[in-house]
Amino acid sequence: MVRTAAVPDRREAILAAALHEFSERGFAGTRLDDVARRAGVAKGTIYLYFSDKEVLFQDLIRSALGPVVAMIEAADVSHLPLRAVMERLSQTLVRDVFGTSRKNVIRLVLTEGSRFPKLAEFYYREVISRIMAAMRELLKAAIARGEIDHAALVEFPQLIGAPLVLAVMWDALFSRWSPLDVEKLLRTYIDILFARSRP
Amino acid sequence: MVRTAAVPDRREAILAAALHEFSERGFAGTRLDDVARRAGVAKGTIYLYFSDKEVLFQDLIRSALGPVVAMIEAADVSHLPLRAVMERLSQTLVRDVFGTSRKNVIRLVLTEGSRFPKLAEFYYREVISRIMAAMRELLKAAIARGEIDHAALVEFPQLIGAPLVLAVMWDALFSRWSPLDVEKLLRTYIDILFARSRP
Amino acid sequence: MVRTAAVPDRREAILAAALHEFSERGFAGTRLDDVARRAGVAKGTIYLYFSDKEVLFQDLIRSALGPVVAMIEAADVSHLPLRAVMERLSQTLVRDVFGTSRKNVIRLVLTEGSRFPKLAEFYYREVISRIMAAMRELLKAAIARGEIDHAALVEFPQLIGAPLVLAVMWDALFSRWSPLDVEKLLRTYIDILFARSRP
Amino acid sequence: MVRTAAVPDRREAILAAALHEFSERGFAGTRLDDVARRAGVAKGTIYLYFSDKEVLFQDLIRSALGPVVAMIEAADVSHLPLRAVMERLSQTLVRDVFGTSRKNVIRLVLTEGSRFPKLAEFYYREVISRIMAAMRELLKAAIARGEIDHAALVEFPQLIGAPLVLAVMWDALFSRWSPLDVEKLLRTYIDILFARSRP
DNA sequence: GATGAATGAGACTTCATTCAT
DNA sequence: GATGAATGAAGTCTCATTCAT
Repeated sequence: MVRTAAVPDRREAILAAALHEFSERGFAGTRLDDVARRAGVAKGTIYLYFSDKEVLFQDLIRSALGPVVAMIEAADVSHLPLRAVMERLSQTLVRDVFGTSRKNVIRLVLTEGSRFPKLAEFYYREVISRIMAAMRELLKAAIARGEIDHAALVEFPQLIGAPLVLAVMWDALFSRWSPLDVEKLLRTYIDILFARSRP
Repeated sequence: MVRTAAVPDRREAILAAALHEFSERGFAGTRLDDVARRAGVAKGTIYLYFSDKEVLFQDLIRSALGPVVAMIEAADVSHLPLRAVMERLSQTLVRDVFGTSRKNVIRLVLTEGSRFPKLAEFYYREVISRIMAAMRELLKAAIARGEIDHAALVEFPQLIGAPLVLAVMWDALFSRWSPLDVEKLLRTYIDILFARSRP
Repeated sequence: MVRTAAVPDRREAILAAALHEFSERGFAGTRLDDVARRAGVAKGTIYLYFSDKEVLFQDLIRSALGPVVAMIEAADVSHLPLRAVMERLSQTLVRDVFGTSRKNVIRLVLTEGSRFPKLAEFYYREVISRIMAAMRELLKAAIARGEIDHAALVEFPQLIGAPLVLAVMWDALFSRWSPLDVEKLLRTYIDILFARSRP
Repeated sequence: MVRTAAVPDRREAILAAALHEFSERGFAGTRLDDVARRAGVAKGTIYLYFSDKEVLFQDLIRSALGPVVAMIEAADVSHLPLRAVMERLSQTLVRDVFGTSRKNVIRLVLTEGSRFPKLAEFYYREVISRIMAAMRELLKAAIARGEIDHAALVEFPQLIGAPLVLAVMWDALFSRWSPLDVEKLLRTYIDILFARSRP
């Protein structure tokens, strides 16, 4: 009795089209007309699913980030060595973020976030601060175990994510002239972090 | 030789106002009305100095980045140890970029660059690719001298700039909830890069 | 002979809902969506009974005014003293018009009539002109009988209805700050009309 | 040095055009496009003078009613016989209201007032309640002087205005089929009110 | 040069109407 | 008959750009 497959999911189509357009032109630069055309629906149809342009934008971000948040909540990595955690995370990012349009969602948060304080706050509270806290604990444990040397990282867990931000922005801006092998970049970074200092 | 000092420099005032507004609202979200008001000139006056909104935006970026490019061209750092170069660069960035509104110019390049291919190309050609090339040479020399261990960095000189990108974006998005000590962040990063591995 | 009692009368429900919404927001300001919701039917259902919004509006007015027209046609008041006629009419108005939502129908005719020439014409032809003509005859007879003094009223039978129009508009506009006792108002007016002048 | 005559007064032109359109189609039914065309300005120009459609509407009413309010404030009629006051008022109404487009402003207040509670309140507070209070005093004095008989009018000073409301609405709705001699109507009404009863 | 009132293309949004289910 | 998702014309409002002063 599968039947809903016949009904094209308008909401998903609109979200996909919106991601495309917002990624290409930013929030203010995107015309809902174009979103509608790309989604194959009429302009008015968008308003059946999203009360206005801003809600469309924010719902888009949230629906794309939801799984990420859930994944983070679910993952219990406290028993793993930090390097294993980072390698696993790195693989996930490369496969499930950089290999997909989710990359653009992250970029939208970076490029538009400051114009949507609510969104930035949500993102900070639900994603960033949790990851930072978890990372801090992992770093402390790894340092205690002698797995990694740089004690100061505990103060700047953001540094762990720096190459990811770099990669997202580079990809959008300069990959045309100088493509980036993100996987290798991340591997290189991990190697640097885990180099063992001389006593 | 007193000449234009009496006439306040309209062009500069407009550029400063434009930087403020573009930083706060992005390119598409900025109203020239607001730029004019902030600059203390009439709306039409903007068009005496810039042929349209896009030219204003691009001129703004170029005029703010010009000195940086010049500085890069002028600096002969090939004889210095890499660590000294990076510490000096780090200081400059903290003082002359993060301490000033130039920070916002960099952020604008990051957030709006992909909507202005011409600008991105200019920026890549004039700034990024040069810095990357210079950095590559510095890295090679430093590795040859045994100053630094991570040979793979030669392939990813971008990694040197990763914390800067992180800092610029973090500052705009999350500093409200979690301010960032950029100077210390960069120092920590340099320490990590220059840790000497065990043989 | 139970038949349609089980099926709630959609048409009536829609008309009732339409009266409510049109009264509150006027013709142009009313959304058929709201009419449908209030009537407890789907939006499309309205179109099964009324070919478009304008027809709905006009049918509403006609169906509410029909009984009034019929009542007027039926009433044979030619043998009654004018004062009795007016007192009876006054009672009817207070009870069957001001006490009910029919009051709003009259108001709609007054407020929207000029935008619907067809409606205004119908209303003038079927209701107003007949009442005016009948009233003229009653006035003539009353004057001939010495029941009332003001011969000039024959030329302006509209004046008889003036307090009604006043009351309908006042009720809608100002009753919040200053409610109107319509029954007493009409009684007062009748007293004024029937005061007997000194010879 | 008269010079401003050369500058066409846009604001006035827009108000005049707005009055025309609002009178013909009501608030919701009026298109600002049509107002602009009739005023001979571009659509955007309206927004230089009025922040939105509603403000345009309310400013229109207020600017047209302002003189009326001022006139009411200025008039000292307490020493005059009521009949003289009413005759004078009647003349003013016929000449300055019915003979002009101000008639339409009054009609707009009557037909749209209930959709603009703020406007209705303003109108009630500034115009209606003052006239009612003044009229009440005049009636009391006239009754005390034996100038008029109907003591109950003190309770319903609105009745004095009833023929005016009637005339405004009749004019808009039925004058095409049955024009109304407003001056004579008002004179007739005054005659009725001032008929002296038998003791 | 400088102004800012005016313009009008174009964006967002609403809602009467249709039609496949 | 009944539904309500979908449509798209049309309306309000914004803002980059122009130009007479």
